[in-house]
Amino acid sequence: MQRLMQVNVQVTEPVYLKDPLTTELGRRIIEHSVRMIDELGLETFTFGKLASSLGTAESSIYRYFENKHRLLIYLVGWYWSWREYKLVFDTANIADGSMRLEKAIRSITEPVTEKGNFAYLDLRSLYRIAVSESGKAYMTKEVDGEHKEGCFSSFKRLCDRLRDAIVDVRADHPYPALMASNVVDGSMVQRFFAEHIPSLSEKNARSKIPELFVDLVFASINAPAR
Amino acid sequence: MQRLMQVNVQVTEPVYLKDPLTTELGRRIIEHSVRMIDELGLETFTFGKLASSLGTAESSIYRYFENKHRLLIYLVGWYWSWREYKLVFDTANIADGSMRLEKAIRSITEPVTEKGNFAYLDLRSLYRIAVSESGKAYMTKEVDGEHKEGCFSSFKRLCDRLRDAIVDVRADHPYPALMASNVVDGSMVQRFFAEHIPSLSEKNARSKIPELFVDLVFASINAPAR
DNA sequence: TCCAATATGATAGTATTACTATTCATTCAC
DNA sequence: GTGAATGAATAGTAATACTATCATATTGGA
Repeated sequence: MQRLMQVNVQVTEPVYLKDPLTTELGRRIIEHSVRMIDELGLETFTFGKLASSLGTAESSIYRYFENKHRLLIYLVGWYWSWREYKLVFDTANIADGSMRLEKAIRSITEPVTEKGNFAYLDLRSLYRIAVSESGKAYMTKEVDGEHKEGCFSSFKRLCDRLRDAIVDVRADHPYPALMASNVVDGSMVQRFFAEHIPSLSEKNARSKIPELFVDLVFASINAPAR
Repeated sequence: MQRLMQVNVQVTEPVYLKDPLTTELGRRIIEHSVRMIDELGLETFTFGKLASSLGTAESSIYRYFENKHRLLIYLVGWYWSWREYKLVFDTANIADGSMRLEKAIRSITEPVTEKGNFAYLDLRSLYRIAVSESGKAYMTKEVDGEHKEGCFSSFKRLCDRLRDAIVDVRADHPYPALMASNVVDGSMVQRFFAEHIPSLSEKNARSKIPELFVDLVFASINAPAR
């Protein structure tokens, strides 16, 4: 599995200056930055603190990533790629479209509870970063240029797969793409709300999020034309 | 209307150090910061640039707002308060629950096209800020403390009103609060996607967003228990 | 084995940002 | 007219986000 992940989970776009997975320092940058962003939050995290935690110089880090924002894009891209990998894995060999769709929604909206078997990255930390910080990867003035560069392609691939699974169940669904991106993004937002502003969702929403999104998607599929 | 707005749209929580609406400079801070954040994006916008645009000193601005983040919370709070005001206005005197709910969803998810009649604030700029930057108001490590302070109360009030409108139509809806916050937040995210990463939603999604969210909510209302 | 990349470390330096503090002039309410 | 509040101007600090340079260690290939 470790090997398979390395192939699948790689961020293909050149969001980095030098591929961090090819060197020891690079991998340590990933490992430490994930832990530190999770602990400090993106705003408080700086390359200076990262360098000091690594026992190296700031300039060494700038050899790998142009800036903090690019590093965030890289990490978030990694996360979505991992989700996509997991989705493919979870839905393989399910012939029935409805069952496959339900499994897909659950796969995407489930919280991450396993540490994962990446040597240099704790998947649970990466998940928490994705919940709290992933929106900041694209909610900027540079979004159009970065989109053209392909910085968000792993997010898009995941949404596309879910959209296709919806269309497989109901070919004339009136808004499958919106539905898909709403499930992918909305499930993260709802996780955040459930954790920090719980009155915005149901009691015990944390454990019910996959269930509720499954219901929502199937409601939209089964709805008669208005 | 202007008077009514001033009463309704006020941010009641003390997110400011000194109420900017009480002085000329304060109002100019609001006016210029809205225009500048819209143009520059939150990251590039600084109190230094704002001061220079106002022809005043940075220190004067710090008398009103502790920092940029507090100013953002204030502006976003203003936006949601305005949406709430508009919602109440739009849905007044609609007796039928379903009609009221449909109108509520349309009111909340409609884009803002009018300049508004605030003397010192362009509503369309504020809307664009809300679409692109509102998530950053709460997606921070300080969210729990700020939530306790009441910084997000206007957002919550709006969600609560929509949730109540849903419950009015179907008292045993299984997840009205999640549905409501998903419509309020999701409609903004989908606006952003439609504008910047259009392949994530339908073609021409921009004009159809209210329609699609109406469909989605009513689908969830009419769905049989699973 | 030795040459040539490649990788890192160390140091230094710049521009900008996010604040804080202090002083002084103005104005406005009582 | 006096005192409190308001704002302008200036100065300064600490941190951040970079960029540049040079020395050195490692390594992989001819």
